[in-house]
Amino acid sequence: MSSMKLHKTSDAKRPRLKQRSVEVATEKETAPASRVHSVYRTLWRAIVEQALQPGMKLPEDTIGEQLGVSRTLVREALSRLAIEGLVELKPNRGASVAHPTIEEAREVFDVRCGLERTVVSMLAGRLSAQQLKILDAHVQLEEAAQGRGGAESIRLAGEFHVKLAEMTGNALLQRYILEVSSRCTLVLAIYSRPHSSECAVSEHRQIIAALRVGDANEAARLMEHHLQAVATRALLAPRASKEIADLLAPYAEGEGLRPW
Amino acid sequence: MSSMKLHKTSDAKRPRLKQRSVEVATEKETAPASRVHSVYRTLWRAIVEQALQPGMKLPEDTIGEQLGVSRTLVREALSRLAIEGLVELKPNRGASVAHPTIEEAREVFDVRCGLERTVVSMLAGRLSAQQLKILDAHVQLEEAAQGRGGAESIRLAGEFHVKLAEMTGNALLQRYILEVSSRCTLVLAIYSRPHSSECAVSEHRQIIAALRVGDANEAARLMEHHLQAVATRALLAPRASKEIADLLAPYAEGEGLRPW
DNA sequence: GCAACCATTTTTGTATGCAAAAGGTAATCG
DNA sequence: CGATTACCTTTTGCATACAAAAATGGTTGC
Repeated sequence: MSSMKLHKTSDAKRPRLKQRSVEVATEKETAPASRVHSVYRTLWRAIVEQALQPGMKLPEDTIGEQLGVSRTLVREALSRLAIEGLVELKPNRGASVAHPTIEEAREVFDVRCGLERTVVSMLAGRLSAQQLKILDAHVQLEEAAQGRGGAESIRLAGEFHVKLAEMTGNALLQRYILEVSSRCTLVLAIYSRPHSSECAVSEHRQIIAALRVGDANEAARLMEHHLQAVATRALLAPRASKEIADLLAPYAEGEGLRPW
Repeated sequence: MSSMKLHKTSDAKRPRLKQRSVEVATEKETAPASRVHSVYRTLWRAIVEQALQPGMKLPEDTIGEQLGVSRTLVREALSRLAIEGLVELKPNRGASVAHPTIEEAREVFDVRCGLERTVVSMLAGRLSAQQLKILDAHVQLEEAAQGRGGAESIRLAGEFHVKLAEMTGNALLQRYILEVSSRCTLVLAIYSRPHSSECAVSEHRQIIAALRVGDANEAARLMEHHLQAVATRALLAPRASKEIADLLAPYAEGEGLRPW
């Protein structure tokens, strides 16, 4: 595991000017573009895209310096990420990127199953032609990404489910699906072996087909099967363990240290 | 609606001593008893138990003074409550107790249905004798509370579902159920007419019965039916509206003002 | 060489200070 | 008399300050 740590840029300590709500003209979004939210968003992406790997320490002031904000804001962002399960926050010992155990992973998958079931049963037979086109296009993207690195594939696969959730128009459902799917990303980053999510694309196609014809039961069945498959391929694959003990064992053996 | 506001206690301004982690001996819980968490918990209870009513303003420094902590901590607690949907947080305009619209209420109910379905399908046929006893006891409590105020009944009804979720052992599912059920409390506080949740007790009993004999499908069906019933009784009850317009209409009519 | 102890440095938890924004009130103009 | 503006107050958003806790590193004793 990466027990690495972010390191301070040593140019540090230029006195920070107090800016507030600079309201950049290019920002036309209605969304909350507060500074905390930017910090949150930045860290979120860095974690989900695996630039920050599970287990990495996340010191408040380092991040603050990096992003040009004070620890106050970083702290708030980190505490939100901790609620969402992407960051682990130990009292008096700071934050690090979450490193879910197999048991936690199982929990997330179980909840996800139920949520995704809700999504497809809301969507079956109610998707517009345009929405179906968007989904088809997305799957094509996934197909194209198959060749390239696993990270890209994992991200796109997750986004497929988020897109489905968005189409329900239910904000809470969106938030929950986003949460479980980003946590799944972490899980896959830790436990999945390379190429393990490749075959998922065809399953996505099948789900779209069932939604198109309005067969809610079939869609739910397919979705459940799909998630079970992903979970099995990734989690239960015996060789997939990246637990520190298992990784160290062969090295320890080579050096005459005890591998038990 | 209550456009009231918390008011400062005018004794204010005793200089705050800087205490940290006083570690009260009576606190044996393993849970995070940090000060932010205490503030969060306090506000959470006050909202769910309807001491703070939907729409009420929640100024940071007032709360801070009341609880003996700085605005920093209050702020963090409020932002967490906002994520959970119990507090509405408008940029530069502060926090107030959330006042869900009918549409939001519908969303929460829909998601809740799916989550509760997951709960019962995980639990069916797997409850120990002791767990069943706990549930029976709880329903008896609910029954006893029927006579007294609606607030007590609503709280107990919510706790029944939370208890079920706890029995799954799935921490994420617990969190989600707690979240949707506390939001539902808010919704019921706003929209339900008195006594609307009374008949729910027998439905709880039926659900327990189905779980006991291990009939997952029947339990899921009953749960769905139960939630639909609650939603209908509360939300769709035409006279139940407590929207400001509807409340004002009769008065306006009497004063010769336009009630449209 | 290894464990225990103390000094030093880093990092967290929390309060406070200050500027921007919102809200309120009084004065001004139509 | 109603709308507008100028001024003041309150409240938010954010940075910073400072003490407690943990991590680090070096020293001593064994």
